[in-house]
Amino acid sequence: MTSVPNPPWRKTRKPVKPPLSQEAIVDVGLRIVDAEGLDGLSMRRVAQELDTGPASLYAHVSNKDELIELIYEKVLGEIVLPEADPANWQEQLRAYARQAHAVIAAHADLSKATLAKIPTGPNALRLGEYMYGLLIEAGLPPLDASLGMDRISLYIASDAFEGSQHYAHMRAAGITSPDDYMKHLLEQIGGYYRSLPPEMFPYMTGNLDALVEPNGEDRFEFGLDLLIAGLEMRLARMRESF
Amino acid sequence: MTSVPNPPWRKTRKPVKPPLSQEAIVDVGLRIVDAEGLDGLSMRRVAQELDTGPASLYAHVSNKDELIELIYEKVLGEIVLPEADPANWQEQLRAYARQAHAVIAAHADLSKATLAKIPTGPNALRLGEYMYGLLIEAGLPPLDASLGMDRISLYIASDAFEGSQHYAHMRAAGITSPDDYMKHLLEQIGGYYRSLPPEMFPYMTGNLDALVEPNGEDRFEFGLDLLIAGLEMRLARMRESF
DNA sequence: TTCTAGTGACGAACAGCGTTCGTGTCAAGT
DNA sequence: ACTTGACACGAACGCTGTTCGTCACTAGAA
Repeated sequence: MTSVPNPPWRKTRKPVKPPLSQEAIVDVGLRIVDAEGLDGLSMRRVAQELDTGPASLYAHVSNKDELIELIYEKVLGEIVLPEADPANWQEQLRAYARQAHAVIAAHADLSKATLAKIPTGPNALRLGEYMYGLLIEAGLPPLDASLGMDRISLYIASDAFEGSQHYAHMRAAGITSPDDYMKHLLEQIGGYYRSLPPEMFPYMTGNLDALVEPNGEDRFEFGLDLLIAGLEMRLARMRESF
Repeated sequence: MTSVPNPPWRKTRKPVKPPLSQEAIVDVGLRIVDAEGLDGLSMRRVAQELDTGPASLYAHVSNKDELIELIYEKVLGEIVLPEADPANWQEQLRAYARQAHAVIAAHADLSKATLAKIPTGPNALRLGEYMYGLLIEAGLPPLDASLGMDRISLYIASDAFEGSQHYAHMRAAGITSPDDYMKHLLEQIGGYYRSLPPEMFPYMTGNLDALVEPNGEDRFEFGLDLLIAGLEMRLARMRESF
């Protein structure tokens, strides 16, 4: 902008913009993901938001992958754990899953990151320890508790991701209201199913309403019910074998 | 290569290479995905393999997304459906899930494509109709059958994707043998868990073996058992309410 | 047979990406 | 006062998906 040297009576001009830091980078990154999705996140975009060049970020973050991991860890920190009460482990597990799902789903398609990596950050460990303890105290053998935790975590992340894809399609189609999108989608899919030849697809064409009726929340709850009921059955079978 | 004009006595030289077609493009695309993963698939790469430029592909495929969808549909065609036998619906469902999982997992991280889209191709419909019919004939009300089909499809795809990520990490680390990778991973994760402070993570550090012992197949089977058991319980509860 | 319309092939280019290199700048330690 | 080291960052490399304009060629009409 200006090449005039600093006047000698003002020794050094303190920089007006805050210095770069990993935290600032992660904050900006999360803001971008929230606003534009994971695909909208680029090193250049983050740098631009911080009034600098992309190369400057690499002093604080070794990778784009690492940046995404840090963003994800920060989001996991938003989850607050209900007090453990092993007598009602089913309801506790359900409450935890709902909350974790809601928090993750609130940040666009960030859930893609979990599916792609084994989470090892402090917050991921905190959540894992919680679920593991809950299932062990409920009476499940450690192996079942470990597998149950693993499967439920996968379920939460994958459903959140699937939901985010719908949201992305909605935005790509230029629709802003989720209701309008749902209506649009139902008409489109429903109409398509209706046009299928009934002799080839007797069940789908014959029971069409049940296919298109349930919304995202219904689907999530149903799957969660199945998983928890499966764990219950395992626990009951284990108990009666003694 | 050569700018010498065609000799006039050879009227027209028939092109030796086969003409471009959607099928050829999809075939090459699938081969690339198998060999290098979904990230290795690029329009340029496909064009190169077909001895042409990237622009030529767009006459047969409107999009990279459409290409991926076509590749996925082709893979789904590899799944052969067991004859329906509603009396043993649990075993049938299990067999179907295993096969679908195996087929999808055999093609690197192509499963990412399903998670990202609602499958509407002919093969996806064929599989959906099969599951829907199986669950309805088993006695489940259509809504439960619809949701069950939806959740099991999601589970198959998401587990296949998670598995493919491990495979990708393995290849990125330069390890070729899955056994070596497993050993490497177990040492790394196990060592990390062991180093955690026991007062903060009593359950994980206290029941460490159960965390790292099960392999990918164990995990898939466990989750599948949970889902099927959940459906069984639903069916039983429905029957006793009459 | 000659002209024309249309289709597929494709080189070149655009705008964007993650990442690295080398240089510059500034503050702390000796 | 001088050196050292950490951070900042402009420029560039090689890659991406996609579009534009041009070219060759084939099929049908005149």
